[in-house]
Amino acid sequence: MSKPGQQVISRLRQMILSGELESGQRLVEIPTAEQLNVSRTPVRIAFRTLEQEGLLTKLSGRGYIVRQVTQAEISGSIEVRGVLEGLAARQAAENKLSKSQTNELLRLLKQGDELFVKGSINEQDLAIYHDMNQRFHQIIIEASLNPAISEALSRNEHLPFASVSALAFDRNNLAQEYRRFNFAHMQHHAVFDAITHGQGSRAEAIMREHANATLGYAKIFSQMEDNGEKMHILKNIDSII
Amino acid sequence: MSKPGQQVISRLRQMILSGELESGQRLVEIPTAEQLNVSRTPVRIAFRTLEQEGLLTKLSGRGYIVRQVTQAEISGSIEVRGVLEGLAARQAAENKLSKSQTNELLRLLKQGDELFVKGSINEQDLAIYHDMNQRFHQIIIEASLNPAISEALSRNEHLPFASVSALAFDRNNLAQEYRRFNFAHMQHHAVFDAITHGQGSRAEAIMREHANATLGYAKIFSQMEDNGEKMHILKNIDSII
DNA sequence: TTTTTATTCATTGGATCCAATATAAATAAA
DNA sequence: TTTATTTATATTGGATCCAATGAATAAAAA
Repeated sequence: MSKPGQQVISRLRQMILSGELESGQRLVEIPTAEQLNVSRTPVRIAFRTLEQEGLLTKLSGRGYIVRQVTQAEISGSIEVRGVLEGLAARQAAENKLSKSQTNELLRLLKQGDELFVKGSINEQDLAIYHDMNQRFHQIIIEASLNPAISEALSRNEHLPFASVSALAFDRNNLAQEYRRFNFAHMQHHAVFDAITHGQGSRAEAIMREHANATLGYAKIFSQMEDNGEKMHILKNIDSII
Repeated sequence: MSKPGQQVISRLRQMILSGELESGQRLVEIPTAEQLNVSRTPVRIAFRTLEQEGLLTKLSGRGYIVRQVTQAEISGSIEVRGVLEGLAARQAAENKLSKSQTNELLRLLKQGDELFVKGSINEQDLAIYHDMNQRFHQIIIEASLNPAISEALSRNEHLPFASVSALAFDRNNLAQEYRRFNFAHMQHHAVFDAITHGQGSRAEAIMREHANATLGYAKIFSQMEDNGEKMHILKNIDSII
């Protein structure tokens, strides 16, 4: 069993990421502690940790609120992810992949092929592809052998993925979603090809392009961008890309 | 007066960055609290904060140690900084600089010109240039209007700068140091030029090149690279670039 | 009515005690 | 002698009390 202190942190984190706690909702130590049946101490530490992770915002003297982000912040965060994952792809190409990394990436690509070969996509496929996508990116970051990349990403690890998903995934237009995600999958193929051929610059360019493709989706709800409305960090983490 | 809790954090941070605490030195809550004349509570919070900043490493059950980094980690960190500052330069060019930002950058460049016009450099000049350099980069990051960049950098903000300095600055070869820093200054001019002409890609490329120039310096002490010796995060923050 | 100044109240920050845990040491068994 | 097991010790984690702070409110002055 893991430590209770860590449990408070991950429990609160999950409550934020799942949308159980609304964006902008106020969090105060004592009520939160009572709700979680712990004392203030672990809650205090959790609040500070989550603030550093960028999930909470401190209101001096009046507790914390679940972080609100603007459309501009989401876009900025996506661009940051783009350059960092681009660097990861470059360095993965320079280092060469390990045997097991190559095999797992090949397996993921093949799985994706099978998913897209039918010419349509449903929500269940999407859930599967979501996990595969996460793993694909994770392997490349690991293959960079550069821990500073994941350290830099850790600050707003969830932000780009999830918020985009909440914005961009249109359950009423699965045909269009199919084309989007199929294209993303083709980019995965291209990234893998570049990496295995040791083409660092090409791998970087494709990966960056791939990440930035999300930018367009993030701007779909243009009224949000126009009026600067703030929104939840990331409900419904079912994003792709 | 700022809060005492923050004081403990910044005091410890400064002790680490200044080298007062050796790399690998063990830190335990109670002795540290006694030394700083506070209770364990603020020290506990400070340790966790500094761990997340990447300055301390946790030894489960036996306190913390001042983080040790390898040559490879420093190089990786420099590359991360490179892509992030490159992105900042690109976005600064796309957004255009504010009047005051333009003026301050121009002033910094002119100051630098005066420093380098004499054809030689001493340690005092270097201290001055260090501050100017920090400010130059800071303005460009601000001008990107992308808070995710500084968030991503915050994790290992100090790492590349300082560790490079400890490695690379050769007080016995000031002529060579002059050429290096003069070249870096010329790159500042080029970055500024690209930004003010709205040339985002060019600004990004130069900035990345500029940051990566540090890589070579970081490898000067090649024996460290060979045997993977671990070293202090960053004594003597007097780095340039 | 507006502005300033007290006052109250909500909330966090610090200190200290006790409990839980993990490492190190010592002992016993193989 | 080596390995396993127990014991002791060092160290962190959690709970709770009290102090300090800052925001909201009420009162007083302009």
